[in-house]
Amino acid sequence: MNPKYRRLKGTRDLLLEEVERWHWCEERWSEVLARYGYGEIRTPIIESTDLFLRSVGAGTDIVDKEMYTFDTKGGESLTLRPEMTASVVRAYLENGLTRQPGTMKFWYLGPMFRHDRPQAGRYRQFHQVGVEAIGSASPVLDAEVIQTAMALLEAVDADGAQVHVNSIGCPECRPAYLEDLREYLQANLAAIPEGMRERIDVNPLRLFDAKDEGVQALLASFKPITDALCDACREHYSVVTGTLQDLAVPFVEDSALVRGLDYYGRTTFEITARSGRKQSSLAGGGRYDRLVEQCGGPATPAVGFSIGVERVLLHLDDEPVDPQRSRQSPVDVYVACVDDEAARYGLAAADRLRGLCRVEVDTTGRSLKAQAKSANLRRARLLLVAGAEEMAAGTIQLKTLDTGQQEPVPCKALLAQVREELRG
RNA sequence: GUGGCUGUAGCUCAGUCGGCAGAGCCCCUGGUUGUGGUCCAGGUGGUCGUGGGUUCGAAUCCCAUCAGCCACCCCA
Repeated sequence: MNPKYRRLKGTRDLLLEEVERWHWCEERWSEVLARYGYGEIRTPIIESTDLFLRSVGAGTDIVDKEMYTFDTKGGESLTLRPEMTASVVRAYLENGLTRQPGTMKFWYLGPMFRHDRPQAGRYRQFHQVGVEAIGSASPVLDAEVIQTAMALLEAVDADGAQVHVNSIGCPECRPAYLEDLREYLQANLAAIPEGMRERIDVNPLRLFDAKDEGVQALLASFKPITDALCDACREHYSVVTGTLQDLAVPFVEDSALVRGLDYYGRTTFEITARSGRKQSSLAGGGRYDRLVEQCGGPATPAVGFSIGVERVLLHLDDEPVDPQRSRQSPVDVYVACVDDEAARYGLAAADRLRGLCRVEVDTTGRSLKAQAKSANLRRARLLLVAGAEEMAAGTIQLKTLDTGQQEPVPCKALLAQVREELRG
């Protein structure tokens, strides 16, 4: 087929069995998040473009080339959210939560949009489950947040995940380090591919992300940022790692770990899948103590992360599914009807059962052979058959599909009979 | 934005040297008056991604284009 309309590049249709898989994950995640003290938040998927420009930051790939941005008729610039933190901070302020006591802990799950080139585990509309904990500067919270991320992965059996942590300092200590780093890079310009040289001025830390071997080697022989932290940041970082040890959360320190977003400071972390190549980055997060203030609120420390749902699903061992059955939703009782009049009768019978179980009434008027075949495909345990004889007698045929036994049942006794059959 | 691979039936895929468009599964009908899963027989279903070119003749060769997948960049 050559359909007239196709889905947009980088988007997906999830049907039946795959949606079931998502539900399975979502149920586990909401349970875990509640246990860690988080409440759910849902915000619009469109926001003012300015929100992302100022929070995520110009000079990041997200803002520079990946946002779905459009103008309204009124000339306002809107953007489909590329990430969630900015929206949560916006909602936190807009809903007047700054004077709530304690730490506000939100979790979310929803679609994000980035205009990337799609590939395995990467889509233009993708989904993130994540948290934002607003109101505490404690490094102990950083550790708890990292543990929460790991708990979410474990809840859906995503084994073998590896935590990487780092500290990228604060406005007190980072500028000096960046200056030293720039100087070093300028002195070794030859080792840096042309396309990456821009980053030296804009954000030299991002060169740590480069996979280019020359650049890697160059940076490996430069002092790690963790050696350049101020006393406060050093102490913060040390409590984060110490608390992770208390919690028996395994981690590796990775001074090359830099998040691509502007608002992070101090703790940054990433969780990668150890198995396979593919898209190994499952989750990313960190502390953002200045963002709330930057968005017009009072100075309020915060920390959070997000997990890529499609990434996680990609790394789960998914059992192969029957391609035919995965296109038919399961049902307990299938009602075959010889014609429309019988369907009307069958629907009345189904009505008695729907408080008990899943019932499908076949209204297609196909042969009973075809209808019974569908019952099998839908994994029904019971088949009801309605036709002229049954209507005249006030009964309906009830067939148990795994034994093949069949008998007419008075409609009044149907519910009790079906309940009995399904129990067995 | 850059590169590689792939586009044939609803699905998974064959298609030789350029010579009538194929298989399996699914679906439909019959074998079984109104009954599934197994079996048998028959049947429906195709702009061969799209557009051009070469040729007596193109699914096959050439060019362009679109789409999908994968990788890079970057990220989740």
